[in-house]
Amino acid sequence: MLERLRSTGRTKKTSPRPPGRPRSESKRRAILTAAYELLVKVGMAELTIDAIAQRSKVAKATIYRWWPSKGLVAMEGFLAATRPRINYPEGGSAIADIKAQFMRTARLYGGTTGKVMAGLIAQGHSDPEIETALVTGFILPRRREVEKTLLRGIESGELRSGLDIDTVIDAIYGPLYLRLMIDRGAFDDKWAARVIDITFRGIVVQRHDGQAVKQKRRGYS
Amino acid sequence: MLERLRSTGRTKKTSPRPPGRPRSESKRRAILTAAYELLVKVGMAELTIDAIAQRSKVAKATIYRWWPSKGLVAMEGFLAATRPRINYPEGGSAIADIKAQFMRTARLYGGTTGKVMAGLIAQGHSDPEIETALVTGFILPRRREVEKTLLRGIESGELRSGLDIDTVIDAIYGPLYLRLMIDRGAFDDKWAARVIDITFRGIVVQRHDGQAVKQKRRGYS
Amino acid sequence: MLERLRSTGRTKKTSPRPPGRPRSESKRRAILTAAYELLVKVGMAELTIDAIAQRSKVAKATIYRWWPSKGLVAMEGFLAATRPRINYPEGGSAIADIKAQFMRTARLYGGTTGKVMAGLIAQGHSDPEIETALVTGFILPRRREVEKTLLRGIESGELRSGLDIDTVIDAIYGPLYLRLMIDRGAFDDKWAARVIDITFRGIVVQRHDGQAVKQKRRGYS
Amino acid sequence: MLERLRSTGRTKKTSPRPPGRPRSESKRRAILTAAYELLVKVGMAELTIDAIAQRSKVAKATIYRWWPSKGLVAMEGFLAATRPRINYPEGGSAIADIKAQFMRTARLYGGTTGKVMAGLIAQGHSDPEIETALVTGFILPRRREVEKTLLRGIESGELRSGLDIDTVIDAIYGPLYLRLMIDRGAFDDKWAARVIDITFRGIVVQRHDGQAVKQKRRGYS
DNA sequence: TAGTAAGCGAGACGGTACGTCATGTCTTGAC
DNA sequence: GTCAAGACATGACGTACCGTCTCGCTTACTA
Repeated sequence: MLERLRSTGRTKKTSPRPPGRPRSESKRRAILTAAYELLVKVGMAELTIDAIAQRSKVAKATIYRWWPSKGLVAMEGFLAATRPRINYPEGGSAIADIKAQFMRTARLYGGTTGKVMAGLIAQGHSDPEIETALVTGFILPRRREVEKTLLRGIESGELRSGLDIDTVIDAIYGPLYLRLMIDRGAFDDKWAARVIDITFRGIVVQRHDGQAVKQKRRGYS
Repeated sequence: MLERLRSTGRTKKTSPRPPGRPRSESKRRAILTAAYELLVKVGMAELTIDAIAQRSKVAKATIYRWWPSKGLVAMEGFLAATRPRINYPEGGSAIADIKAQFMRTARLYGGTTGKVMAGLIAQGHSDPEIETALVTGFILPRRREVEKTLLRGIESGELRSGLDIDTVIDAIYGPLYLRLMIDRGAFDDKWAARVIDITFRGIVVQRHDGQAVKQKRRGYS
Repeated sequence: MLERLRSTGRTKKTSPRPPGRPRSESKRRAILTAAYELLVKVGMAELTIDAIAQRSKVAKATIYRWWPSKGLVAMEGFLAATRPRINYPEGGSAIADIKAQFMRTARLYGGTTGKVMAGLIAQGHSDPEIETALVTGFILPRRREVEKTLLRGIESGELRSGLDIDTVIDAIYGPLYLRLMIDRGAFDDKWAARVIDITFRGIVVQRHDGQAVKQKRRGYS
Repeated sequence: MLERLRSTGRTKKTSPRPPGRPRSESKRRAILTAAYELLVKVGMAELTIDAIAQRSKVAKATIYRWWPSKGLVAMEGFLAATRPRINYPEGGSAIADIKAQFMRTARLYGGTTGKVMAGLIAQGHSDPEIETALVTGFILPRRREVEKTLLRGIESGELRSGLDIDTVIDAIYGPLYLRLMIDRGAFDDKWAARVIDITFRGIVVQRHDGQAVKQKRRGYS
């Protein structure tokens, strides 16, 4: 979707490139850089196309020629600036890796990236294209990474079988988004450790046979 | 904060009301109602003060006299329209109650209220006052309810001792906010049941002695 | 017209005073004083009822109860402050008196009074009531004075007979209003003297028989 | 000043026009026409930028881009609509020409143009820019015309020598402005004839030696 | 090496909402 | 019945940003 904009549009083996002056790569980068810098500086809500144009020394029309809305410029600027940093190293234990991934993410979201992302999520709520871009460009790739680790954990017997992977990811990372969007005390490592502990072990006291301790009623099914 | 506006402002036992024409209660309600209706109809992002004024047949200046920003009008309209519906019935088992609370909330957030709330949270990101209002007026009161139930569960031995209540709440409700803000498939009862199951029992296979099964490394501490 | 507003409104010989709290004379004066002070300070165009109310420590409604528009308050404030100063002393020669009257008026209009009056005239253009009030309350009384002197001049033979008094007054004082309204160099005594000289003697060279010198055509009739 | 806006701004013989989309001449005219029509219809005091924008089908911002205040739009609209009609034909006798000019002006001011102009003068009192524009764009050019005729009259011996031209113009046209601004009976040809007669011949009875008839005192110097 | 088609800077433009301001009316309780 | 206090409807203000447009200049491949 974003790629479409940069595609050369060649079909089959026709002319290797379209006629006319080619798009200026330097302008493209200048725009994205300016967008990201402004995003960090003033936040998504205060971001304006005019400001991006001014800062990148580019005509407003040039921006509109390539991006349909300010949200998507910002999005792409964010992705361009952030993508390089993504890489989940794999250790041996799945459980340890899951925790490590979570802790790393929590730390990441605690900084500038988190603030910017919260802004993008917020904006995404009123602009489906941003949401889509954010999900496909940022959220999903990371979920795929986590997914791999989770599957490994299940195969190795570390994790309970029969878990729905998507739900597990929601369960692990949900608390992070709660804190990210509703700022109730910045999340720190201690908080993150407590959260992941709960997701790992649950909050219910387990009997030796693996059943939860019950009270009065039949349980919580 | 919001209450200040409606306070009678009397100091000591002097005159029971301030001089001048009293604020019109009917206008106040008309504004809040209009704000909420528009919130439901067009969403926070498309909401305008002009539209609220027009729909409530009130002068724009009257709105600005009482609320500093459109977000706070919307906020108060939302709270006024939503508050009546809040009540968490208590059953016997804490675990069952926690689950019931969660399921109810999930269902609530799946509907109109959820959409509106997502909009408010989004707006709150660019307007701290909205965030504060939302947290103090909506989020915190509900957390208090949940807290009570959780404490009961700990006392009764149903829940693990040594849990940080705030973190537990984050762990339980976080996934809800994740799905609310990043719309990846509407959440239904099945999803909610799976989530709460994870929060209750964790994802890690427990040994009979209550320790997690370990692989290779020392664990996930 | 203005008097109507201040009349006690009693008809016949009924109760010597109307029921209810009598109008506060001090408020009336406070309002007029404040109006005039503000008139001098900020000018007619910047004058606001709110400011008058604030300065005179009176409720806005009180002003509206007694005056129909801000222009008329200002008008009356102006008249109240200015009227005392009007008095045209009479000397012996009508011609000398006319000139003296003109010079005095020119000097008066050159100061604060002139500025304020220009503002009132300007405002009067969009509010007929102000114009009426200004004419009947200020302009006409002075014209009456001048009229008397002019008539004396005609009777004494100093002035040409057959003059239309009103037109003469226009001729004498017109230049003053031109300079007052279209500020092209403040008018000073020298200018005023030159003007009155022209009005007295005309600009056309007179033949000994009193006829104008003619060129080519039949004249200027 | 007004011209600046329409200037091509070219320096030396470089590029004949500045970069960017050129200003739309049709919009400019539409605005000025609308402004003038509204000026005639509702008067200066009731004129609003909103109305001009609506009538000319132009965005409000476009008006503000080119004119700093509603007064100056109106001014320029007035000048644009009026200028074509200005032309003072010259006859033979200076005296006859002066009278003809005066009569024509009186007739002009008695109609729509007069009403509009009175409004502009009134507005000019609270907005120096309007006054300046009016004076330089309308008043002064006409004074120049009259000046020429007056000088001719002096040279030909029809008019007294030693007259200050500016003052003479004030003396001739002053009465017109008096009646224009303080509406005391519309001025008609008869009134105008009487006024110009006074300005020509004066009001004082002239002795055969050219001295005024004196009474009692030494005169009116 | 010249043509040509698209990229691009500059900035005008229509539109919509903003938040403010002054007007004149009203509603209340105190005097 | 007057008055202070102040809420209220109305409607224009001038600003800001959006997204579109119209120019003329620039660029770089292609014939």
